[in-house]
Amino acid sequence: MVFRSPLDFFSASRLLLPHFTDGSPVLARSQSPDDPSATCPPLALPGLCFSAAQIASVCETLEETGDIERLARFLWSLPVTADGRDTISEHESVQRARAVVAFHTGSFRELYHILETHRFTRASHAKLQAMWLEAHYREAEKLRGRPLGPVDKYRVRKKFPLPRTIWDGEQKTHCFKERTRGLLREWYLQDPYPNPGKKRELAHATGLTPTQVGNWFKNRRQRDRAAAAKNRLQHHRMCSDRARALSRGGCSPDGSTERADGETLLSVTDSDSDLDV
DNA sequence: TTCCATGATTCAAG
DNA sequence: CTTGAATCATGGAA
Repeated sequence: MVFRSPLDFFSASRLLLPHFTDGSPVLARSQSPDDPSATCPPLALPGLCFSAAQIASVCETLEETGDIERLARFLWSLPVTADGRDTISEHESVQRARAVVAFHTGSFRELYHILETHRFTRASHAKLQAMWLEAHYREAEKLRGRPLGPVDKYRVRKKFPLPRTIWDGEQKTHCFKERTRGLLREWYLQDPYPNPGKKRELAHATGLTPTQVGNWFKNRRQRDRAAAAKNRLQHHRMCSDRARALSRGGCSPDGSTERADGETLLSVTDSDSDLDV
């Protein structure tokens, strides 16, 4: 029997699942010459034979389509060995599928165990990391009885660091190097809206990506505006206080106040006030 | 614990 | 695509 797609295979296996109860491999055969797992013990189904690679393919497809119900039923139908160390279970796609199902059914203990005891390739890391974190968030949320804020989540992440099986250990840097920041500030004072060419040039000079440079300028502008707005507010309050004290008049009747505030827009905020140009 | 500085992300507008 | 605004993430200081 030839399957046009993993789903065809799955449909067929689904039909036959009721007859499949003992889970002991009976047939051994793989019809695909380029199948790397051709020598692996296949899944036994009456009249059918599936290689571990085919089973993995079904897992991947069902996972992609998001049909977790069917994925769960399919996994349930697979033969189980005492230690779970058979060639089918060893397949990354199968373990990932088990993790996905455990996550969706809220079986977080099982999810953690799967993630901690199998080494996953980099391609799976993002998704598995997200599940690991989300599961811990939900548990913490349930425990506290209220939604978690960013800081709560941060603490959860600290308490339950990602297992190395789903994380390559690479850290994200929190701050750019001082030399880099100095260059960015310098250029920012010249031009807070660099064109793409300038951004690339600056990226090259700092060793950052153009996106990081863009982010930095965007944040810088946003924070300068916020600081300017805050200053304006403070100034306003100061003026009205003084006005009250003098029980007459306002500040800068000539209108120079607004101009002065406008000037602060391009000045660099507190933390950046160091003159390292 | 809380606050703060700072890089990243999301989202809507243009 | 870029932008501003809001928000999240994160490490360190208070």
